[in-house]
Amino acid sequence: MNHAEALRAEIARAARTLGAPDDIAPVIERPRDVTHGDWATNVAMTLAKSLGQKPRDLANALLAAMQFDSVGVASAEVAGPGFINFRLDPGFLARGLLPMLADPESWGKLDIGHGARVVVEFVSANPTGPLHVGHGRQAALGDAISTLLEWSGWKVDREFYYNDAGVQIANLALSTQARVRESVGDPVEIPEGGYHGEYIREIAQGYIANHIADAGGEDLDALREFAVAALRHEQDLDLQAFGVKFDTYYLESSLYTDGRVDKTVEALRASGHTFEEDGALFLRTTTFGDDKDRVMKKSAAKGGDYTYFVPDVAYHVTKWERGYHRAINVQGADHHSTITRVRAGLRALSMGIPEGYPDYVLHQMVTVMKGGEEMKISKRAGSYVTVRDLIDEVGRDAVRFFYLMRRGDSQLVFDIDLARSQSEENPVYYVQMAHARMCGIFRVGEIDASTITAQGVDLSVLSEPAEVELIKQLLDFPSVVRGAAEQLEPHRVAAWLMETARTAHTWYHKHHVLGEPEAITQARLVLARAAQIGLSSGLRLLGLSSPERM
RNA sequence: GCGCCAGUAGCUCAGGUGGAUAGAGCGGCAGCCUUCUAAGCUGCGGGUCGGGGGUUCGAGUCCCUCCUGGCGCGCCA
Repeated sequence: MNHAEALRAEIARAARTLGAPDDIAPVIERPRDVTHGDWATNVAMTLAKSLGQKPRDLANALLAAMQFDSVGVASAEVAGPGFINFRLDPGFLARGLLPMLADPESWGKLDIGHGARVVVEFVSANPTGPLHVGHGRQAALGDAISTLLEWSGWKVDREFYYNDAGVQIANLALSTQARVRESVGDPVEIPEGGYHGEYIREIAQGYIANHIADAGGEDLDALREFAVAALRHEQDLDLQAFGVKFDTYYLESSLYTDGRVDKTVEALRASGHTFEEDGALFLRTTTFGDDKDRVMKKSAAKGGDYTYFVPDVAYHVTKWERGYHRAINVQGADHHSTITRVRAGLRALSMGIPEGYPDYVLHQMVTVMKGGEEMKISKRAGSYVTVRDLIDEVGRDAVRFFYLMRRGDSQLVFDIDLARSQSEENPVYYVQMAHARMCGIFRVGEIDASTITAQGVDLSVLSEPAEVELIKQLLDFPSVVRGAAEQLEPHRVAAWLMETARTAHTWYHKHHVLGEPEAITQARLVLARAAQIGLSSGLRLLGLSSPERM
């Protein structure tokens, strides 16, 4: 139990002696204004009505009923309409740092998942082109969400779903074929809905070099296979450059070859939730909250194919059957209409899959500005900025941080020129610099930071305001991780990092560690070590490096 | 027309699941390197939290409504 939980428990105990219900869960929070103390509670105001007392009177009674010593409270007072402000003993507060020094690796980790399995699906780009900046946002977001879940006790698998079947792949093969033929002098005929990017030309060259017998590009199967393999390889390189690793790759095509799509359609038919109209097969998704029923299988006149959401349903059945009773999909907001459809399909199957399965984390669109103009992202037209372009421009850490420092549901404008010109002013350097400075203390002092313990050190000398602020900030980390994991919002960790870096820089500037009286130096080395651990923990959680010098 | 997401300082955005006088970065201005990294620190200026109602001790946060922007609403994926 940390000091905040201990304080909350003591407030609850005192409140019960005054007649509060047994299940009372007092809220404590860090006041914005430091003159309001280290912690504040509004419990007297929330209880006032039910106990029939004035908030301030109740607050005073609570104070009288509380035992301060056991929870490290040095002083407390009633303020405003009925807040109770608590001031903690500095030494007591600082001792909260002990666990992180004893075990830096596990600091900030919790067990709310109890080892249950969860699959996080993200990126899932069609193998029809390199990864663009929108995929980059997903890669950063999905990877960070996965790590957050790991830190909070879940057994996480990162999964990439390859849409390697269907119309777009056929167009890819035809586009490649056109470029192959172009190279032997035939006129170029990029098909309707085909891909015009320069990379198709490169793939065509590769195909020609590897398929001497098919110089005319007649073998469409071979073309498709070659192009998909080449683009998957490209995407792998992009992800590698970004430092994202997947545990599983699931191929849409396998859903067809192993009969799962047909099986799913049969099951849906048997469920009674389908009907035929105009020669097409429909799923009655309106039964499950959709605003219109959706076609599952096109009419013969339109080709008789399944629409995209049928394999999607089959795919999510495999997630459930593979033992993932929690699934999270990270997708662009332009896919939000699929949510209702996929969930409707899963519920129509009556397999016991719950209503909210799978979870979706939608992120808003990324727009790219270059030279003051918006660049339209279009794989088909071949104009876009790739993830690798960004990494080459500003570096992996900066790109990741840039993606993660804002909430997923705000639109992101990626200004290429700005990212380049600000590469030295990017907030990520600010955070990493704070870490490097802590490392610098140990380097100059010729001290192995990992040997620092609080054994025999009087931490009560860490009483300067800048020190108390830094300690409190560091102690916040576990609850930030918890909130970020529960809400699937990695940007909270980024915000915590920037705030922690700020307090660390201020402390570093105001107070010297080395060369002070022995007792001061010893205590401050403990704090420097704690800040080093804290910053590198947050950076690690977001997939960023923690340089020891810059 | 319907659904989802947004609208907070000049710009880009934070504001745990209602709390006290709404914050940061960038940009602007003025200072700080003989001591652990100046990729830093300190100070100043900057606000109708899109508009209007409501809920309550208290609203940037919750409810209603309107305005603006983005994304969806295919027998496309």
